[in-house]
Amino acid sequence: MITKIKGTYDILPSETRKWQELEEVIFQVSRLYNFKEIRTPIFEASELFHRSVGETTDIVKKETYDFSDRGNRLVTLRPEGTASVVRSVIENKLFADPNQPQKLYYVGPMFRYERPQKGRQRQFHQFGAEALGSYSPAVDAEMIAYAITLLKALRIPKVTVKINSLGDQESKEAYRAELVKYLEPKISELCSDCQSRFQVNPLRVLDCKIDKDSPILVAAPKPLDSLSPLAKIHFQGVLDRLQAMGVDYVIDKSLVRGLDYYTHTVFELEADLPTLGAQATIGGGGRYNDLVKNLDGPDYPAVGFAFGMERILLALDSIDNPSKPDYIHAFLIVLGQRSQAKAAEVMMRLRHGGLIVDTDFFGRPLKAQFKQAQRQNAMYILIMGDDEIEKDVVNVKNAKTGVQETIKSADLYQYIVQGIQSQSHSCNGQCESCADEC
RNA sequence: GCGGUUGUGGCGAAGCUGGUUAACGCACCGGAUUGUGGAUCCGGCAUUCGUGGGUUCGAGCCCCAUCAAUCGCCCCA
Repeated sequence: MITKIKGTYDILPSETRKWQELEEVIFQVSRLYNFKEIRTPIFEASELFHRSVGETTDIVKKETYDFSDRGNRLVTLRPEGTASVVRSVIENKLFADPNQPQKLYYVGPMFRYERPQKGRQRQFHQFGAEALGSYSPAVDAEMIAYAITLLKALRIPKVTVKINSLGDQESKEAYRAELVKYLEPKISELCSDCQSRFQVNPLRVLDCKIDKDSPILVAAPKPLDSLSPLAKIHFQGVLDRLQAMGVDYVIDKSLVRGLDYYTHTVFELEADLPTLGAQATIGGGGRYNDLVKNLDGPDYPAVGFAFGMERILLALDSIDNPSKPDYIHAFLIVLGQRSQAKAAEVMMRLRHGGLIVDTDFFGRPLKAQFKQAQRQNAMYILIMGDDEIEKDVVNVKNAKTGVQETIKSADLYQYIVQGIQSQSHSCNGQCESCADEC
């Protein structure tokens, strides 16, 4: 048996419904904030990710799916969405579009070669958004509000917005040097993970889980304390707007993100829910003012975020979200060979009229067909056998009430449509057609 | 890359210190009820215990290897 590749999984028909519902909410909230969808390729030149995400990051160093195609091009399955969006913005000159800032979002699979665990697969899905073209702190706040609106729309509880600022490129570099200087003599007292972090990305030492409360880290200089005056003003501007928008947040002085391109505002969205396992962070993002320039574009600032869709879905498992029961309008029970053709004709007519109709394809006994109808949650059960064919009628049974009537073929469609409409007021919002109307 | 746990039918699972017909439940299929479902009863449904090798008179149970799943670390969404 050929099985799926490690870290991938099938989204089966029993689960696609909740994916579609999630995507639906994403589309709606994005519309509210007037973000437009962008769809970029799933693989790009390897260099794009090396230069954007950062050579030293784990994502690029050991988690990309790299290969060379038959034309010997070095390509990489995208590990995140921002790089592709930026590439596209530069290549298609969206920075020159009169519509600014460019407000874009994307939904799709990403690939990282990691050890799979709860809330982490090798092929996973992200919803992300980027607002490009403005330096204004209002855009930072807009992005966070957008993210929060989405989580509210999904009714995900216990969400915390953690926010911090790394400052502009100069503040960032100055701070880094300061931190290294501070940590250098003390690093041997920290855990082994910290010691290797110190070598690779010293900022990450700050949010070590083990030494979190160690006096060394508590007393360590924080990025926030070495912001330039302008960076300070920017950060305060973001906070003021968040407050005005009614978005609660927590300043986390140790919040540092793993991608190299962030400047100024960085934020994470955490949900404290048991179903998420060890992955409390369901989304994160920040400002990246220099990335477009670094990828050979113009001086063009941007802010973005990304959510792990699997993680959102896991979070959703913590609340009982009554998913609407699946149903069909009618199930057609066919008895006897002679009825087949006529049944097919009837079924097509109903479908052309917009009814959801299914039938038996195995010539099963009557009882089994009834069971099948019930399993499909059919509102009406239509019975067609030789008797009915002869009289040009169909026996129509209301699955709920059990009432059965003999209806002339010509009147069948009308009969069912009327029945569905009258039913929709007594179902307590149970059926989907009713829920849709409300 | 590192560590823990697990691997028996479509699913959930029993399986005693290894002893020879691999329980049980759900689902599914057929029948009782030649054309009227959801209840009941009867019957069917694993030549085999992830895979390979070893120990043994004998292995689902022990040993080794391997693969897979899963959870955690690192990192990230």
